[in-house]
Amino acid sequence: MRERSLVLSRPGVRSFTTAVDVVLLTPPPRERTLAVLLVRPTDPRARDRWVLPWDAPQSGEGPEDAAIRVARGALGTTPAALEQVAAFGDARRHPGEAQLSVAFVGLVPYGLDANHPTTAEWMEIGELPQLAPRQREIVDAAVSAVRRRVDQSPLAFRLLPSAFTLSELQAIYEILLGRRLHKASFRRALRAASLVEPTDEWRSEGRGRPAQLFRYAPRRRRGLRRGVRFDLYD
Amino acid sequence: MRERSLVLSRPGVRSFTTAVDVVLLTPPPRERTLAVLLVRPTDPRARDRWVLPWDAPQSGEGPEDAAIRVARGALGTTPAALEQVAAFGDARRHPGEAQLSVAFVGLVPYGLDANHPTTAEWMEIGELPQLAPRQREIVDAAVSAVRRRVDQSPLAFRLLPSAFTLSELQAIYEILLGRRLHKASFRRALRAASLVEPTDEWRSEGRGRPAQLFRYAPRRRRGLRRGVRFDLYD
DNA sequence: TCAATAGTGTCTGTTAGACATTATGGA
DNA sequence: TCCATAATGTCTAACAGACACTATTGA
Repeated sequence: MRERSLVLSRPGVRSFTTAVDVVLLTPPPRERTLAVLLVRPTDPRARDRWVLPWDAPQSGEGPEDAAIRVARGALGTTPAALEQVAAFGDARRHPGEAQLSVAFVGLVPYGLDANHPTTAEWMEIGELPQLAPRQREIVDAAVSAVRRRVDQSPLAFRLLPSAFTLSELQAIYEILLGRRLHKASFRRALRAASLVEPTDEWRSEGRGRPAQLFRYAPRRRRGLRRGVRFDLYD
Repeated sequence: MRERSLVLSRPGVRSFTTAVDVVLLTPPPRERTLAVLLVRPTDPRARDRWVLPWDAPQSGEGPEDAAIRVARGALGTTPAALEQVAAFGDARRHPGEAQLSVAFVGLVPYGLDANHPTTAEWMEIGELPQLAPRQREIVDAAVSAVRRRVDQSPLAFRLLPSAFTLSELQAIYEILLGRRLHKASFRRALRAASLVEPTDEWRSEGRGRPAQLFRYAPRRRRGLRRGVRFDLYD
């Protein structure tokens, strides 16, 4: 009996044309929503078409290396956090169009300017210009990925300086999660999670009572039964 | 002032050698852990090296199409659920080794045999043979992805026939989550989520009181404030 | 004094997990 | 009768969200 042909162990000679797309997100000053960095292609025929920063990987480069390079190229600096979102594939073969895109999200601290102000711009999600359908899908998936992960990893702290007020921290969480939080519950959850510790410094915003500064200082928790959870608004 | 060179808008001409790896998971009969389908390469020089079912995408095929084809090739049938895990990249270029792998998880109902019993085998996670480091990483990521998603999507129901007992459902959840659940809390959470409805049939397992059969019947919930959550064991 | 923001204490309804109990079949 | 499994009721501690209140600054 002849062995049936297997799809399983054939040498992998086919290639996707591969690109890395990077969704850079920042909490813009004085706003309550996230902003995405979009760039205008330099090709004059497509200057009204905003796209995500992207590039094809160079040889000797893994996808994450390429994403860091793309982010640095667009920002002039490395984002505070960079994580893969997913791979987005396409069966159609269009000339010049990437077949496979590996998408990354990067979080950028408060108020960092884009490297190329003439071609790149922070645009608020919710007020995005028309994008190619797949780029739109990538942005949405990136925002969802951040919202899923912000409770489980210290993403929010990377967007703040080493000392911060709890109101600033809450504002970052609200922007990342896209919803208002209840102040007392937020602080209670922070205490239960032992994520921050107070410093002996205070900061006055000009009006209102000065706020104590805290620093990120996660402690091993014996009893943390659930992740930090908080709901609804103040 | 000359415009600085941009990494942002260069045509994407470079390619990764691309593969699709598929992690097929099943709740094996009479066991409390998941099992992964591994295959032995047909290449006689590597017959002691277990690998995940995989292939390179064909032209005109998206990554998901390729994953479905690989899964059907290994199982003889389509898995009950198939979702992307992530892309796994590698900067090194080894001859014959894929640079970029898009990994998928597939869930396979209870007790389905592999298509090629001489070369493929269900092996329990936790008792896996030695795998290449990246394959190991892919398996771990696939299991984690299932555990993250099982609360948010009806994955568990796809592994059961249309009518099932609540004990069977709980067993599937326990296997997918990798931990025991509290019976009363599990049923309370099910009621709150309005995911199932009773049929008028009962099934006797031979000993003990017969169990009522239920079917998956999700209802729009006005009040479902959180996902279905349950912790600890019975 | 008021406005504005920071920070805290207490109450209440909900719920997860523990525990106990009843129900129903086979041996 | 005993055992095994199904199914449900009740209790309690923990907790999320609501609410109210005090504290501290500048105008």
